[in-house]
Amino acid sequence: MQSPNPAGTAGRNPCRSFALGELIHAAGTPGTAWRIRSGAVRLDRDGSGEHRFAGLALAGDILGAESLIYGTYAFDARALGDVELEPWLEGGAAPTGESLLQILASFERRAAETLALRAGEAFDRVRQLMLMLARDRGDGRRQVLIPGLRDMAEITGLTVETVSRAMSRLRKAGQLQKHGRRFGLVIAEPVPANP
Amino acid sequence: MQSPNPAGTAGRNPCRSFALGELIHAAGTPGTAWRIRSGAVRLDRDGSGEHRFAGLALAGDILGAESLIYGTYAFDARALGDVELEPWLEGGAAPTGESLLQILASFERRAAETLALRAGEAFDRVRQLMLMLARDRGDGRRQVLIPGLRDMAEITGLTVETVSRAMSRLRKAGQLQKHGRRFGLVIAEPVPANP
DNA sequence: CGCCGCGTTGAGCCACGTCAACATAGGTGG
DNA sequence: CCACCTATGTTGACGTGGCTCAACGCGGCG
Repeated sequence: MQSPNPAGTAGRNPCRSFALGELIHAAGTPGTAWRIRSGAVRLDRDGSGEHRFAGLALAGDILGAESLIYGTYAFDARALGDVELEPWLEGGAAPTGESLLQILASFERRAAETLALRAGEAFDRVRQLMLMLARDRGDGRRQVLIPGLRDMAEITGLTVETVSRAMSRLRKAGQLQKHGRRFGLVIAEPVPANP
Repeated sequence: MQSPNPAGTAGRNPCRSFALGELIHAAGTPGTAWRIRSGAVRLDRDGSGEHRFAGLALAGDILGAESLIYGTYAFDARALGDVELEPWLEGGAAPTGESLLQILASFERRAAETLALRAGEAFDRVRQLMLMLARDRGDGRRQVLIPGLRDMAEITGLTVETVSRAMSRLRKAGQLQKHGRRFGLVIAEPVPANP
């Protein structure tokens, strides 16, 4: 059930890729930091049986920065779609202050966005999550790999049923077109109108 | 309405202190980074009229780290109680990678906690917020400076009325004793039982 | 085949949002 | 000092959005 290219330690291409639902790393296990090349990752606190959603990491974000101090990961990380990782700081060189500050700033923004997914009406929350997970194609539209409803429910703080109903509404409203079971096309604008 | 000791640039004591409700800094304005000595700070996105809760910073956290790259703050910061700040990196020296990683790790944890304040039943959310804001006294009890209901509502994603009712329940349940209008004593354990 | 996990949809209920009335504290000017 | 105002907190009544419970379809897999 692990990655098809196990850590890719063969020297040439140290990147790793994961499919929807795969565990990228577990809290408490040793490892290093990665940059997300593409895809979305769900972070969870407390690997012991019970898992509580603790954050979202998207393309460009750094995964497991805390391992650079403590040596082990603080969160479970699970792929919410097709995820590609590349090692952060390949040479083992210490990260520069500049780059770390960039990480910190982007992390602050990401945390604020994630927080926003848990306030307001259910429909808007799910819609916003879709927009966050979507990646831009050329033509102004955006493509999503739709995660499991259970994941979406835990991220938004809703129930599976409510998320399902919101997804149905999105489809009926023409804001989301499904192609196959998992793929979708987001039609709505990335940013709602500014009053 | 600003701080009584304006930035304290007099050389000797560069610390700043703020009272409940005071604006510490506004998004977009220039400034530097601070460490929170004591108190709680609320971060908001988008200073233009409308403000949306974007995060919580507590004692020990760093405020405005993003200003070290961009020169300006990315968020509004407002005191949720009596807040004392000390400058971070006094000499203007660049922060070490080690310390930045510490910040990053603690920020991840804080973000996860803040997220947890927005899921579950209203009563538990408010209770949890009280526990986060409380500072330990010697005797196992904890003391809180209770922020405005409006702040608490925006942090937890509830309404003012619901927060008020939850606070009443906390009082009736003996989990919170009020001394005066703003001060409270938290009786409950800092950590709920672990099944 | 049967089983299981997942998504969907419906029915009913309840916690929370909404609206409203009122109490209290603090501020400001007389 | 009081009169007045505003911001803030409290409580009640009521409506509703989302949770709960349940049933069912579907696809994957042994």
